[in-house]
Amino acid sequence: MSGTQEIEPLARQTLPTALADRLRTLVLAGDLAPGARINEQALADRFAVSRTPVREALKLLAAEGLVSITPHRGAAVAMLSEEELAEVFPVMGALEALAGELAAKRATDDEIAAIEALHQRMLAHYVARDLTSYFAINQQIHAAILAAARNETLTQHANQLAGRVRLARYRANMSDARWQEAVGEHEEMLAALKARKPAALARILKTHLDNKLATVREALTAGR
Amino acid sequence: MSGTQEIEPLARQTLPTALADRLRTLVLAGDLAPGARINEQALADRFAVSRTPVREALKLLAAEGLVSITPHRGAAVAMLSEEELAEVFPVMGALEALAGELAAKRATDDEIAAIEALHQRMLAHYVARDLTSYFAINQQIHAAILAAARNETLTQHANQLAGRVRLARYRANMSDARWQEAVGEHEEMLAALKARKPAALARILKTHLDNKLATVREALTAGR
DNA sequence: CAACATAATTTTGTATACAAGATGCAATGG
DNA sequence: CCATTGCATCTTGTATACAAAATTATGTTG
Repeated sequence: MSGTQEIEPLARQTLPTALADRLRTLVLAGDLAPGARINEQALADRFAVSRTPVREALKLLAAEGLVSITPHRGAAVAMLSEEELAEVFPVMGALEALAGELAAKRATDDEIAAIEALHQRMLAHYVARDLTSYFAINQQIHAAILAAARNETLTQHANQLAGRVRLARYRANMSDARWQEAVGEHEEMLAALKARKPAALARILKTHLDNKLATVREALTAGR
Repeated sequence: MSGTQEIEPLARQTLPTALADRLRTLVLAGDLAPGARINEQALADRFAVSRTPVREALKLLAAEGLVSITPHRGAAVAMLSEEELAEVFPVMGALEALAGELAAKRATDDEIAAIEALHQRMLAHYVARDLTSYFAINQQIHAAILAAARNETLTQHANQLAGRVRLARYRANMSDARWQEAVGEHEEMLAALKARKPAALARILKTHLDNKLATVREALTAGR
């Protein structure tokens, strides 16, 4: 044995998951509009495979909540109504609060340092008013907190919800006041994390998510 | 229009979901032992269908976490390691806490009355030391709280996790002391619900789940 | 006899074919 | 001209056939 101690069978890429990845990208990039029907044969032709793996890929995305499948009527890109958004955010809040609580207990000093570095980069994007880059780092921070919580189940469920709301959040432009508030909340988060205060971090994250919902709702009602 | 105001297309049963239901029952009843491999063709023969719907059913159960699918190696009844259990319970705790918080705010008086009725029946089973019936009502109470929270997303995620741990909980016989403690927690829950104290109910539910994990862990370490 | 390499068999993955339900169009009648 | 009904077409659901990978069995060699 030449020093290999791998246990995981390296999770080879199978066709359906590869297809699901591609489709996810298409949906999140907006190439497939919410509500748009998805034709299995068309997809199969596009990727030069048969309908079988396409169907499996669609099922995967359905499990993630990115598409909705109606029997005998096929798949369509899921679109979250305001009511559904109002459902999803509190659940994300509960999960991220738990993530924060666990991360504050379990994160290594290196992980905290890495999150702080991300935080600083995000601040720079805030100052530059670069919303896209800001969002990108923002997500990385939330992902880093989840990773530091060391709970795979938690990560999976949180990511699933994040996937569902990502679309809605893309378009929801924040007001400047709200943006400032969000940055303030992130400052508090970092402080609580560095001080390793689980309860505080949990509370801040929950509030943060509540405010995010309010922001998205404002944007929705404004944009109609 | 003769007074019909149905919107939902009545969600017809399709073959894969029907199969998944059957399989779920088999797994939870213990007819399929954890870790046991599942042969697609054998299942197809057993239910007199082709492998195609069987495969879809297995994917559904995999999404629920009841079976695990390894590429090119097929499906097996999932078995939760102690580490995985230790992951799942805190997540359930966070979700049930949220459910309690929302239920305390939103439950109708009728719903609370119904939960109280369930609670009384559960007490009777406790007095009679009828663990199976106790468990059954217990689950109904948790389901009723989730229903009263009026958050479909929350219910889905909570149910998914509940499915994963159900197997483990079946065999985990409680100590008498722990059983008494659990009943006490349920008394507190009911009180908080009737008094409509969201924060209190959330806290109790979280503690309740933490204790459940401890119970299951004890049972696991004892049983080896 | 043990360990490895190799071949046979089984099992899963993908493609294709066929069946059943849903959608859309056109013809018919009011 | 509009509504309704029946038919044609398209789409999804299921079955079967074939390909690729994994498992098991077998034989060979040290």
